[in-house]
Amino acid sequence: MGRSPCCDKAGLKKGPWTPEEDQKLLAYIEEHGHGSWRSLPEKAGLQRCGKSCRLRWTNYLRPDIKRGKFTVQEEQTIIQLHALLGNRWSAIATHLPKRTDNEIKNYWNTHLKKRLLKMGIDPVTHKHKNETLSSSTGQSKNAATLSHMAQWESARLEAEARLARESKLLHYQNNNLNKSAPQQHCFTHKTSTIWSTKPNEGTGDQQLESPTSTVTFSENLPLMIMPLGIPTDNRNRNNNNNNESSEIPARIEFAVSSSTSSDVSLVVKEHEHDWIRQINCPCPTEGIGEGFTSLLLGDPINRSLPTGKNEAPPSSSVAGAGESEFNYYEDNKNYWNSILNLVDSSPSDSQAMF
DNA sequence: AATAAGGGCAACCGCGACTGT
DNA sequence: GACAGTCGCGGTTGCCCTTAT
Repeated sequence: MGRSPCCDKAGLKKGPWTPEEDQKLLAYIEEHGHGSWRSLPEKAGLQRCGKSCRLRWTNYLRPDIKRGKFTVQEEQTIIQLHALLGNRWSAIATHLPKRTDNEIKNYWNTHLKKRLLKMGIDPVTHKHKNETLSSSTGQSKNAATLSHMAQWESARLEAEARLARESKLLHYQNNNLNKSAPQQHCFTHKTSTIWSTKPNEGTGDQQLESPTSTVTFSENLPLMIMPLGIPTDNRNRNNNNNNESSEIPARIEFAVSSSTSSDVSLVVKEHEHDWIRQINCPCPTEGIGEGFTSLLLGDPINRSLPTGKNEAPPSSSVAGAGESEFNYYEDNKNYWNSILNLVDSSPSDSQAMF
């Protein structure tokens, strides 16, 4: 498609931003919101392209950015999410509050990737080099399941990220439009993924049911929420005159409607409005016995989960499952534990590494 | 002290996705 | 359905600073 490059206009400045330019951009966005990035530079009196302005804002000037050293927890989260999602930095960034995708990407490339390589772990597959060579059926099955899990989680993260972005943006703009009102920045974002089991009719075996993923945005502050059916672009374009928006408490839910053995529909629903959005995605329907998100986010409980078959099953969610299912579940868990353990116990000891 | 090499990070570039006409 | 406009993402580049020689 004939898309003209946005930065090829003569006279537009490139390269590092000066404090004066930062000030102009900051002042303009605080006053008006960013609106259309394309037209922002002209309105703000900047000799930059819109893209450059957007980048500067999202990666540097935004008020909710945390700078400085990454914590051990953040590093572990990045490693685990990268193992799941690959180089999907924006998705990873949604789980690291106040960190930008660019910052995470840079940190990965300059620190974490090298660290994993030093430890003999392939930063792409997150497997020990020895392990990569072996290809037992169990492992390939494991990999296939993880791939499905990743796909599903990936779709969920995307939807989640979108909601978070939209709500944050609206919240920010709302605050700017209501400067006299008390500034509130408490944005609670609760998410969970539940993989439940149900008895299999006839056999009495436990069968894993499609998961339910719930995202709840509950805020006590007045927040403008528009139906997701309205395109993002329009909301951005019209964000300067959204006076008509009513103030409603936001409650957004994801639910997963089940489905066939291989697909689920991720349904995004908001009760106060008459809209619905559905995402179809492949879903693992077997072999997962616990909250996936909490697993990958390094919940301390998971860090101490038993790692051998001889130990008691940790969760009631797998109680009653056949041994193969249990082993399978354990395999998945062990995979993540092994990542954590490898990171935690590097040859020269983790203290030096982290 | 001078300089080369390496590391870290901000910014740029190109592409795909999404939406409106 | 084709096209155009815009945005966001991921890969890459290039500059600046630090470290090693």
